[in-house]
Amino acid sequence: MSEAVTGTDGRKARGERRRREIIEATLRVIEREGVAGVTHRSVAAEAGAPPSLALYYFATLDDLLVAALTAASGEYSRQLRAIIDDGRDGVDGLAQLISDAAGPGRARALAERELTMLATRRPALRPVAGLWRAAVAEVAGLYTDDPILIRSLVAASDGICAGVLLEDNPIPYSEIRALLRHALGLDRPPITRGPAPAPRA
Amino acid sequence: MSEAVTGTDGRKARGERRRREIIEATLRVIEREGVAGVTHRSVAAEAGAPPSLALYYFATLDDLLVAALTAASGEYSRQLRAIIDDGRDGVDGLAQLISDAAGPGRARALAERELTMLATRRPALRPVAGLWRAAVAEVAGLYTDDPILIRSLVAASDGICAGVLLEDNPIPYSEIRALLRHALGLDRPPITRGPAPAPRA
DNA sequence: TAATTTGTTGTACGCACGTTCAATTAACAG
DNA sequence: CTGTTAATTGAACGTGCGTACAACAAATTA
Repeated sequence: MSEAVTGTDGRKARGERRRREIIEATLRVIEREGVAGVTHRSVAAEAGAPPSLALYYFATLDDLLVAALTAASGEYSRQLRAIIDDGRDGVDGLAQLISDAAGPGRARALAERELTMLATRRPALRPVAGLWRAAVAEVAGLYTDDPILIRSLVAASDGICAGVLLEDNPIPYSEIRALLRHALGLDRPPITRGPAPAPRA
Repeated sequence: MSEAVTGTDGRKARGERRRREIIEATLRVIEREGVAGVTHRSVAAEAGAPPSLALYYFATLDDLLVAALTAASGEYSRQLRAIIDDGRDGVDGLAQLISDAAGPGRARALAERELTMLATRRPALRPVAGLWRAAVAEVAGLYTDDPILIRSLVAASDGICAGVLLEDNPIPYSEIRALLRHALGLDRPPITRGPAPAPRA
C-alpha cells in the first residue's frame, strides 16, 4: 500500500499523462485535417507513439472522438466560466472568445465545431456538446430572466461563430459585441426604419 | 445535327438524369450516415448503379460532395426565395423552414449543415455555402437597412437551426418566430430587468 | 451501312484502415 | 526475490476504399 504514501500508482500516473497526450494529439489532427483525418494510426503518429497504444487507451475510434470533444468543449466552457468568476463582463468576455475564433483560435474552434456536429448523430455525445451552450445560457442569466432572450444569446453566439469561421473578412470585436448585446436586448438602437410587414415592394 | 431538332442529345439527356440521381443518392447517404459514409461504392449502391458509374460522373469524392452541397444549398435558398416571391412574410417563412428542420426536414438539414461544415476547410466550397446566408440576408434587407440587424438575423437563424438540431425537445414555431423577430429588432418586448453590469452577485 | 461519340459495366491493383494478439518491459506488492 | 499488475510494443489479418482500365452497349452522325 505505498499508494497511500505517493498518492497514486506511478504507472497509472504516467498512463494518465499519456492518455492526455493522445487526446491533445487527436485535437491537433482534427485542427489540421478535420475529423475525417482521425485514425488510430494518424493520432498515434502525432503523439509519437505506436498505433497500438492509441488503441490501448481508446478501444474504438468513437471513444477517441468522445474524449476529444469532451476535452475541447470543457476547455471552452472553462474559459467562459473563468471570465465570469473573474468579475469581468460576461458579454464582453463572450465576444472576446468568439473574436478569438476568427484569428488565433480558429483551428481549435473549427475542431470543436466539427466534433459538435458529430454529436447531432450520436446521442451519447449530446450532453457534452451542450456544455458550451449551457455556459452561454448561464452568462445570459446574469442579464435577464426572459427565456427567449437567453435562447437568443445562445443562438446568436453560435451563429456569429459560424459566420466568423465561414466568412473571409473577419468581423471586428466591436461588431461581435454589438450583436451579442442586441441579442440580449441590452442596447436599444434607434429605429432605423419602420417594420415592413409587406415584402415584395 | 438532329440535335437541333430534338433539342439535345438523347444520350446526354439520360446522362444528366443519371447524374442528378447520383447526387440525390449522395444526399440520402449523408442523411443516413453522414458525410463520412459517402464513398463511391455506397453512393452507387444507393443509386442502384455500379460504382464505376459514380466515378464516371464524379472523378473524385470531392467533386461528389461539392455537387451534393450545391444541390442541397440551392434547394434551401430556392425555398426561401419562393416564399418571398409568393408575397409571404419573409420572417414567417424563415421560421417555418427552421421549424421544419426540427421535424420532417431534420435529416436533410443535418446533411446540409455537415456539408457546410466541410466548406470551412475547402475555400472552393465557400461561395456555395454562402448561398443560404445570402438568401437570409436578403430577407433581412426587406425589413431594415442596418447591417448589424441584417447580420443579426443571419446569425440568429443559423444559431437557432443549430439548437433545433442539437436539442432533444423541439422548439415550437412560435418561439422560433419570436427569436427571429427579436433579432431583427421588430418586436420590442417590455424590459424584463435592468442590465446587470456587475455579475458574480 | 460504317464510324463516332457517349454512357455503362466488371475486374483488378495497391493501400490504409480497424482490430486482434501474443510478447515485452516497467512499476508495484509481499 | 517472486508474483502481479499495468503500460507498451510489433506483427499480422481481413476488409473496404479510391482509382485505373479495357471492354461493351446504345445513340448519333455521315
